[in-house]
Amino acid sequence: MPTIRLHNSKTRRKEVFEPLKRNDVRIYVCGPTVYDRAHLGNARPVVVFDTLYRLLRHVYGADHVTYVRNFTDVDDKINATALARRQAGASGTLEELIAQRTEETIGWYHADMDALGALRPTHEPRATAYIGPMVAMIQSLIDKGHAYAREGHVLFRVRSYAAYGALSGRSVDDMIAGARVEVAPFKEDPMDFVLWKPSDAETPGWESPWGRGRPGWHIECSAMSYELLGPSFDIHGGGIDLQFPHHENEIAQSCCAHPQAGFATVWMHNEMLQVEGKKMSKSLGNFFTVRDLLDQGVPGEVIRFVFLGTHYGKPMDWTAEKAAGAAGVLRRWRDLAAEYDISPAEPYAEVVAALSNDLNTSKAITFLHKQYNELRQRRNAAFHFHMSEGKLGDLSRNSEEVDRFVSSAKLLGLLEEGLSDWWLDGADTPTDGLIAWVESMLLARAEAKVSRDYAKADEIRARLANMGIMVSDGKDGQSWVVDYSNPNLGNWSKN
RNA sequence: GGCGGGUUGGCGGAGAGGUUACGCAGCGGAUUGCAAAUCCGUGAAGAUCGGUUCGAUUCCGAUACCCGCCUCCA
Repeated sequence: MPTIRLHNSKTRRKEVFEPLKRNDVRIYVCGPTVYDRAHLGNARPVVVFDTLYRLLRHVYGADHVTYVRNFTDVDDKINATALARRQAGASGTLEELIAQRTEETIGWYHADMDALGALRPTHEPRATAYIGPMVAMIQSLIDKGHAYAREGHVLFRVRSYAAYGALSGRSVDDMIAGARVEVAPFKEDPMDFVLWKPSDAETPGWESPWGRGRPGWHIECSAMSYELLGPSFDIHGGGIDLQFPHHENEIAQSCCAHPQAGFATVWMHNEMLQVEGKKMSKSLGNFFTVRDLLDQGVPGEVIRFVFLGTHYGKPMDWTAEKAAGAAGVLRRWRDLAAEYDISPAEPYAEVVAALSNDLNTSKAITFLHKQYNELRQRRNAAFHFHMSEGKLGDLSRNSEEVDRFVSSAKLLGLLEEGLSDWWLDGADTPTDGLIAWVESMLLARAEAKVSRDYAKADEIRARLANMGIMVSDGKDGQSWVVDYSNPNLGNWSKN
């Protein structure tokens, strides 16, 4: 069994990973607030921790890993959307409109993350289904003296937890000195944060010992991880921007509510995503969602490949150039794999080792590049050998190695069957009419070639290309693929 | 202002105190009527300054620049 080493944000060191229970490795990752489509930055932790999940499943067994990623479905932005819809004339109660919005967004999220080849987590709890446990945890914090109720709010008493700030390396006094936040008058201390807040008639709320209200953001993750993973578990992940205050507050809540337990042993944070060298923001005009890219024809697998090219602990830059390069590499890999009947195999030890070393995805991909080159050479040698022997296609001698190549790629979530359509001709298939027309054109071109009328042959190829039919000449004659994004494609029948 | 991350060849991006990273692009060649694809070969680096060392791109320090967090944005 390979030794997994992970960089622990809590200790700021790379440590050997030892699960608390070998037959149940437990990981929690902060999921999205479901108020809108996921933007590209949201996708990075999904891909990073999906890769970790795949590694853990490989090493400990698929049935021995529990992965929890929540949906935050109570949030003021969701409320605002629902309110706006009602004002625009939508029917239904506010609660129904909120439910509609969160349902819709969760559906989008699943579709978009599936496209990136991310496995669904073991549990995807929704915050609204865990209000009871949240209330119980808040009450427990009050009972222990770590929280206090004021004016319908419940606040966490930061000064009651000595280790507050340890994760993010800040002292409470420093934070107060640099604070730019307006301090609510009912706070005992400026750094105290909200566990529960009151709701008005326009806001969703639940009954509680402190009146009708809704939970603060941080308590959600503490309550859900406790319910699904217990008071102590192995890995807690999320974006580096969540380290403070969200994760710091989670630690304070969970460790004070369950002082005998350790909460998360390892904390992992992915660095941020940039676009063409700049932070993604609406004002810079470089803000886009995963769905935007997919709709532009950038396959999810290509997005994933670009993400995995940079170590998760480093800032990552998304560029169109990277995407184009990644698409080329993946197409070559798939071209090779397509020549064999692939069956499951043991991934390369080098790939497992690279991933085991703090998820060095870049190094794993490098190894796959090298293996690809070798496999390609062997494939060509075998191909030429068989050609010289006068028989075609028997490349089975190499298939075992190719199996390992593909299985290794799959450990990274690449070359999965469900993602394979893009590199062929998209999900669509040509209509019979189109096929017949293209075949007739190709016949005419073949005749032109035979009679050495190359000008005519080139003209036919150019006409087809203009319409999105890409023709190439090979040893076995002409072959063609359809570019469905070509706007002229529908005009073929007029020619 | 406080805390944290980064700076490697045209671009992207790793490992390792002394050995070719690797990929993409480029260039040369093969193949092809041409093109595409494919194949073979190939140049190019370590922000700046100083220190440790027989030797540093790799360790330490300083400087510069970039980025993030400190505002319920992953």
